[in-house]
Amino acid sequence: MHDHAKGNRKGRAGRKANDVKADLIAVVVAVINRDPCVLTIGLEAVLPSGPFELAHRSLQSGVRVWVEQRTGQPLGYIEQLYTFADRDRIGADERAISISYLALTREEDATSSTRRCWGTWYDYFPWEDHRSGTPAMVGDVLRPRLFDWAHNAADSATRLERRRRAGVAFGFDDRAWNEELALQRYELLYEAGLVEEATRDHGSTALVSVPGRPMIADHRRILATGIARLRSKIKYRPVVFELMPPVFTLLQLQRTVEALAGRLINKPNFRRLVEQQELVEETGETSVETGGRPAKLYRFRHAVLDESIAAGTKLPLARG
Amino acid sequence: MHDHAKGNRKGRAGRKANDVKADLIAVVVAVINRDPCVLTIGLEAVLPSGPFELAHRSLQSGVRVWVEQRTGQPLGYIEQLYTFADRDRIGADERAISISYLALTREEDATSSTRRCWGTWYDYFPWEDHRSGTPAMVGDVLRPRLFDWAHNAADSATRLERRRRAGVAFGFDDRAWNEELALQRYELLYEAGLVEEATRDHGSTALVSVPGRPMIADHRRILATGIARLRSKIKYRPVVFELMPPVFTLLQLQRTVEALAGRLINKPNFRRLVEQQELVEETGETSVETGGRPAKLYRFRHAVLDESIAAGTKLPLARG
DNA sequence: ACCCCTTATAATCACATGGAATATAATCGG
DNA sequence: CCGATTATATTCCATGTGATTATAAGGGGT
Repeated sequence: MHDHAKGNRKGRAGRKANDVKADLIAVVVAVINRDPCVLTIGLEAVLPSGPFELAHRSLQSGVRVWVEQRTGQPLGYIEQLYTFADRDRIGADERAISISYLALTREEDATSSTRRCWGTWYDYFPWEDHRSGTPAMVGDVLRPRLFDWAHNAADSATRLERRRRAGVAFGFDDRAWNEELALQRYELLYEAGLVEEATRDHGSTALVSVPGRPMIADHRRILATGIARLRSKIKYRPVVFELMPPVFTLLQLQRTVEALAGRLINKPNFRRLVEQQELVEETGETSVETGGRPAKLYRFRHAVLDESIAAGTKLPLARG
Repeated sequence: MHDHAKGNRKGRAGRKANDVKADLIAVVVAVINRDPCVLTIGLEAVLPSGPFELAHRSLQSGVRVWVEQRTGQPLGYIEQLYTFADRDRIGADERAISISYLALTREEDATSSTRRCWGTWYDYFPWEDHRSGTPAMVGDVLRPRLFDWAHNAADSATRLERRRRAGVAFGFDDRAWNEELALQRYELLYEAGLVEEATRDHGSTALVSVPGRPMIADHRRILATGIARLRSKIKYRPVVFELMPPVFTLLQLQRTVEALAGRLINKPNFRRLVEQQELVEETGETSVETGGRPAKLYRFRHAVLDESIAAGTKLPLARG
């Protein structure tokens, strides 16, 4: 019965011509000192990755193996991001597929390791951090460069469309900033030739790139995919707690969410939402390390993992 | 520079041992006569699929090629669902990866074809259609069978947990029905050994299966993934219009959404939401084929595809 | 001891959202 | 001309959520 399943109808036995190499690649996230950090290896900006092998029980376990082996970082929560055929190898006789994953951990969980390197993801995407208001570079650099790009379009139709896309993505023209559009923003900058990867891939238009550290190959795009997914997911699933220590104050929890979202949250509303959803329970202890009045310590109610599959764990992200 | 990218460190050149076969598999959806239908080939319940080949420009174009070649159905909207390593081939020296896609079309777009076969997806998931109230089988069959399964757990902890998971997924114990949990429901039934695929895969517990047509291999699980994704997506992206004819009445639009969601929507609220989001515009014409007062005809405002990336196109799904 | 600064916790207001019910309009068939 | 049927418009009300203000509890300096 299984023999028909997904079989290649024209001669499947022994046919290897179309077989591909499958790479696993991970966006490993932790929040360190109020900064959202991503795990890279070596000195260059390289995400941990490795080939999917026969020995791996599953794709997920393959990701765990590679990341732990190369960085000493054990992974907790893992979720698949996206699968794509590598652009830069198209045309060759060998073909590769990359299967990307998002992983959430805490820095302290790591064993001693050599090549591990945590860096805030706002080094790669400086325009994404709006916790202290809209970064100056958005108005000073991105806006004029993107409007130039729109203006230089061939016909007026694409001029208008580029202008609108830029406005939606970056909140120009009195539009609201939407933190979930991290991927669209990066892809727009790539399309406009304003990031190093674009000029590197095509070689053609050698414009001066916009601020923001590039990564190897298409890793920055994969990272943007992970950021966008995480920013979307924290609004309806209690995944933040994967990034928290076992015990924490509500403000620490809020700062973590703010680090990921890149924007500030209204404090009373945040508390109300967390409490009324019964996401946490008091430990009974308090923490004096906060500076002012001692803060109650909380722990995550793991029971909600069963319940909230249905519920929808929303988080109130401020508008202005 | 590209040479380092995602390279297998231990000898990548010419190493083919870990190469895999990559299959593309599609969940092609259309709504026909108020029924949500999925495209299958042949007489058996088989989703269209084919191997990813060197000739394909991208994964997406590979999906288009295979579906069109095997069913004559041109695809409009396409979106990646999930990638997984086939369970049933693990252990063999050959390994396969399946990359699944969700596609939305209209039946009329098809050219004449032989093996094409549209069937309502509620044939495969009869417990998912709540448009005429909760199906009798949920209370009469699923509930007792699932509670039996929970009761037969080894320890009391898993007994409780199984019971709660069943309650959340199917809305037992005064919980609300959540149409988006289609995948969880199928996986729960699989785990409980209540669908044919479970007994087929393991051979062990030969329980009498629950109503609902099985599919080949894990195709029913892929279909459930597609249904869940679509039911979730129609709430915040205007993808319904991919399934509509160029011109339609608001009630036709509502019936389409209801078919997908498997539940009824409050009519005035639906109209209000669609109109205030400016998703559609009047054509000026009316349709008399509706029986009563002539209905205004509308067409989709394609401009919102640029705008609503940010907006969030919600749809009001009734609670009771 | 007192004041002030800081942070935590609580209570309240105002508005938008969205579910539900009701009222009115237009066509068809007897 | 009447009633059945469907479309369209209006209103009501509970809830959710953003925002503001008030109160509590600690530390540190004078």
